Amino acid sequence: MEAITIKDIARICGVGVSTVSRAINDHPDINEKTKSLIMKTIKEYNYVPNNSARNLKRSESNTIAVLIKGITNSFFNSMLKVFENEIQKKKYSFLLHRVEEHEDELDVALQLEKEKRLKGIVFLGGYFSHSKDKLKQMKVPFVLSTGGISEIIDKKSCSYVMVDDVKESYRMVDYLCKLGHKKIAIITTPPSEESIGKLRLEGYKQALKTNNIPVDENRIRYVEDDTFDTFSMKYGYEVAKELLESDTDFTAIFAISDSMAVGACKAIFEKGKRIPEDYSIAGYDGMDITFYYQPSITTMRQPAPEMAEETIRILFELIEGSSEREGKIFSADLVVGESTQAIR
Amino acid sequence: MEAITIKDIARICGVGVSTVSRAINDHPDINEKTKSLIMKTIKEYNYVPNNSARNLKRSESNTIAVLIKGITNSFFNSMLKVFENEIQKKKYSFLLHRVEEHEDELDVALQLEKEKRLKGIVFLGGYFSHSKDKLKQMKVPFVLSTGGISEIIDKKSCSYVMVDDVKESYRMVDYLCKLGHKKIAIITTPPSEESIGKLRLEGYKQALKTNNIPVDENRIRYVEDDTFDTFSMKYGYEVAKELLESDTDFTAIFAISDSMAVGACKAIFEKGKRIPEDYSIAGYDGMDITFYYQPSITTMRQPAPEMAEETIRILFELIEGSSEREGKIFSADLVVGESTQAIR
DNA sequence: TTGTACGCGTTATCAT
DNA sequence: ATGATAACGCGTACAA
Repeated sequence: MEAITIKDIARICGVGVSTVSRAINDHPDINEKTKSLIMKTIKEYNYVPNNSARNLKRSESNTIAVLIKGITNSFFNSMLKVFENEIQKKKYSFLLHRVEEHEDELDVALQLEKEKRLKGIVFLGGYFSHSKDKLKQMKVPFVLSTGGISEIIDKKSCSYVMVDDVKESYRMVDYLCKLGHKKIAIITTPPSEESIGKLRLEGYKQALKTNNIPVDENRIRYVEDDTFDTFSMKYGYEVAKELLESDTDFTAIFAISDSMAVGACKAIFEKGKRIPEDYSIAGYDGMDITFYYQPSITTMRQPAPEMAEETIRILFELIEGSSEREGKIFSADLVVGESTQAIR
Repeated sequence: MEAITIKDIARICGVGVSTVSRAINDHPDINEKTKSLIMKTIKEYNYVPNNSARNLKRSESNTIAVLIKGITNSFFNSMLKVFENEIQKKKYSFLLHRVEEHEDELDVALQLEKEKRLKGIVFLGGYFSHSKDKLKQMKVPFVLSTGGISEIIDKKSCSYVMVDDVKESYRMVDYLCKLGHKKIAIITTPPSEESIGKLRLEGYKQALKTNNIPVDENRIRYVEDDTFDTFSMKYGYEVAKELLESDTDFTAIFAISDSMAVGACKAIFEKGKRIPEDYSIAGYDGMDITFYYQPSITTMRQPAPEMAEETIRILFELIEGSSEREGKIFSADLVVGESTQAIR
């Protein structure tokens, strides 16, 4: 039982292939009667056009792809929803493509561009560091959204929407300092990992410096290397536990992601300590859980929906011919929850 | 600047296209020297083969697709990780495809099957209810994984891995009853929605019946219709709030998802009530947050990794020629947390 | 070991 | 309004 093709349909209906093609693609130049006959046989025989052939022949599509690196988290989910809506609104179709951890997102993009004749690409998350040379190969407009851009890359070479991780991280730690905390621990991703963890750690260090607090390496705690989902609750929990069992003294923890913060909270509760009376906890990202956790967790809320909208706006500007590269840096909101309080 | 093709590479290298093709696809019959020359030029000119053309020409690939309906949640994420590993282990490649809420997953599968010459498909989640007729069109092996199968579908017509939502939901509610709870509220998805919410509600009703507790419609609370992510914390929170503000009496809440349970907890805390002293809360799914929440939440843990492994095992059995349809129903674990206690 | 030529399923151009 | 036919970029049987 071979797969049925456009030719079969044409033969069955006693028409030419081009007529069938016209029927499928809603071309104007076709008799209503023949069209409905064709559509009927298509249904009857369960004919499904082969997309590969279509893409091969078509010179362009109206597809926007969103490439997302690694595991989708709830933060990305809220952006995806916006992408989907906005793209649909513009009568484009939306293709979500996940790129595996070990793959090169740019290679994937290049391939997808050819395969699907994309109109535009959004790179969501990931720590985007690629050579300018390779970046030049990208012929379709693209926007980097969320997630730090490596300093290796000249920001001038592409469009982006992001928050300044160093600055916002600084703000959070500075806030903790202003509450009187002097012994602030940080839970972050492994130093080996090229990720926003680095940037957020940098902000932490700068904030301590501004507040004349020496950096104590013992208070910088890294998630173990080579683990899977370094931003997860699990590792926040484990690292915080270690921290509590060590003889390192601290009054506050800044976890570089909300998930880690949740894990840290649990570790503290298990020790019979209270939040924020015994320890203040701060997270980062602005995920829903910070509101629903008990106590609610102080966090830096990244304005995900606004960033997503801006991403699409810029992308379409690019698509519609603007040659202007455009970058926008959003500010995060410091959302004060019940998990932090002034010292004493 | 036109896209570069295999012909260009052939011309540049002064060889035939087939030689280039052989180089790309690691064919044995090729001189090492010509091969390395070709690979060098490919790099140099940044040639990227067009996948559409390849798929069109190829009669088969070694790709397994995982179709996931709607938004990825952390429950699916843990399964995806397993899928990815197992599929890689078998030297197949892994394609994750998200199908939009409004799309028909089967249509998408049919299309993808043709486009990518798939070897197998996993349908992850979603409430799978399709006519047998349509199911017959699927020529590649497929397995339904997680998520209830509609009773409309004869379970005999396809392979699946799932938990018995009615039964497990029953167990949870029965557990609450045995703790002495007689006024148990449930938070579930809208009745209009074809989802596992229905099955879990059914289990709830059966458990009450067994325990000689009449069903009080006031204690059945539905998430508002036409909302986006009905399983989310947000709606658990809102519905629980409504419930608390109504004059409906209850001592326990069974939320049909852990996320909803978390939201419900927050609503209770905001009213100044305690968990489990004032209200017992139970969730369903076994998501990480139930462990990290304070208090930890009683839940029915679905054995995600094991289910994922079994899914792949069955799929490959099918691929390797077994014509035996195979279904496996996993039992969930009742994980007792701090959020439930005996009445009085 | 290498090159030529055909066909995969579709759309677009050009006749009719 | 409709049909024949030439591409699209690639893999491969076959010939060399």
